[in-house]
Amino acid sequence: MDLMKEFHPIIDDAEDNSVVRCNMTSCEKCIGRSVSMCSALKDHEVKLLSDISMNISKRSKQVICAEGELAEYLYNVQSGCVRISKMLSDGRRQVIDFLFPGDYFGLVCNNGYNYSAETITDVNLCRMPRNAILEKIKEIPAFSKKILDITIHELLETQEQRLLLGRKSAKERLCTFLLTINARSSNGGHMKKNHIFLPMSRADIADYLGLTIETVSRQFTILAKDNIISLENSPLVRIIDIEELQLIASGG
Amino acid sequence: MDLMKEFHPIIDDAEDNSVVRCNMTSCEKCIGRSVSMCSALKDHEVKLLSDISMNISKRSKQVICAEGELAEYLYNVQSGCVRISKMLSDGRRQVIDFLFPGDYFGLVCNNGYNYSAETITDVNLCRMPRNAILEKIKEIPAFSKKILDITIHELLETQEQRLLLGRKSAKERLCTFLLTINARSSNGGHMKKNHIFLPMSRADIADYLGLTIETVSRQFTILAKDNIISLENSPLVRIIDIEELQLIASGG
DNA sequence: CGTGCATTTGACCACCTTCAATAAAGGTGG
DNA sequence: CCACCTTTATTGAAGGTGGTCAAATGCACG
Repeated sequence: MDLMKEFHPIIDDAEDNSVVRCNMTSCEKCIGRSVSMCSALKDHEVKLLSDISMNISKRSKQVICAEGELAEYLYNVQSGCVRISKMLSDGRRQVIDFLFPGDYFGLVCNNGYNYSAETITDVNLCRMPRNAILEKIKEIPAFSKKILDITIHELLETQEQRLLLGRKSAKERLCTFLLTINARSSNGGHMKKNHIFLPMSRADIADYLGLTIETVSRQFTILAKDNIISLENSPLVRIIDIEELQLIASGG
Repeated sequence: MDLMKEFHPIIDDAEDNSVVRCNMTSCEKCIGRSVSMCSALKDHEVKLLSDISMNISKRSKQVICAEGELAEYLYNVQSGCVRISKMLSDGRRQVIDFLFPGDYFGLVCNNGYNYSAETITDVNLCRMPRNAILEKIKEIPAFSKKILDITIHELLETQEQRLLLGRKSAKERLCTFLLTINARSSNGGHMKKNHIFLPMSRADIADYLGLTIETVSRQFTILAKDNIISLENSPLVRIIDIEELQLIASGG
């Protein structure tokens, strides 16, 4: 797990979890993000929001919030990787998404959270009270529009995923997954080109793609044997033939 | 197809499609709906909206809007059943949803419509210009909140569907489908209890559930043989044992 | 009554799952 | 630092679910 630390060296070793009040400095870093909802706010409004927001640090494999729990907070991932999942009553799990820096969660829920969120790596989060956000929606139309845009974007992605689960083969699913992660997790820019950092387990990927661990593993092996990817340095995957990957992903 | 007419006797036989300006009377009927976005509007605002909205009637099996097409309008289904679907590049189709009275479509899209909408039965629609709606979002916060609620609801349903496609067996999928339609399509109240009206084809259901026509048909037969449902009068399905149906749907 | 389309049913096969064994990686304590 | 144990990943063999292909049946409509 050396690579884990290498790519997520954010958290002070002194303590497992920390909660500190946000300051404008941390928010200003955050504002830079293109899809950030804060971009719809004036400086003094950001100040108001930052005053009631917290910077949260969590170690890997910890629960951030649980399905059904009263939804008090909205979160923004600042560093690391978070897993969002739902459970069927019989214990089967569906991983809804893997979140990377810039992604939100906790916005879309009916009273309680409708999914659980757990850290996969060490993670830094911005935690905002949902009440305050919902107030802002009523007050600031531009902010409201931004929230709607984020939700719409999430909806479009979920629809794509539905198509994947409904119609694609195991191989197509894995290729699509690799391309998606490649596009989304640039990991703050310090990833070598064509290298994908996969901090999640095979079980996580399987539950995301609607497959079993074994099938995922086999498909990885096949892709490596066909010289489309390389699995040499473990949590990293190197894409050798991205055109082929795209071809398979789109059903060719 | 007599039953089709019986349950959707709305359209004047004189013409295939009609387009007439909305009036307050038709809007007032519409306002009654609990999730209607118009409920967030004042009377005079509804008047403004109704002035630029149209009541559209379409016969069955007609295209309302096509994937990719410039998204000019937002629609509300007033009667009948509409199918929303997407295409994969290789021709595979994913049915996103079946819409019933009170449901919206055309709201969530990035520039062009991101799905096609076709009529399954004869249909009455309320057609509103998207521009005007997006203006209202900026002007009226309560309206904006309503639109967000509708989008969030759509997202939650899509996530449920993902779980279904990713983790459920053919039998579980069909049972879930029957229960969902049973809950949603009360068909204006003139359906006998425990009777589901299924105007869509087996192909539609298959593409909705991520299965083949044959598998859907087989599962229908099995459920009928097990005395869980009855298929005696064709587009209608009678639920005999709803507890069993729920048990199977939830993975028992 | 015949035509065309949707649905049902059957036979066979492929893909993915399940079950099981092995290998590799990580964590802990001496 | 290494031995031991636990967890995760890989690989193999067998089995089942659902897909594919094909034929038959049913149903609406001319």
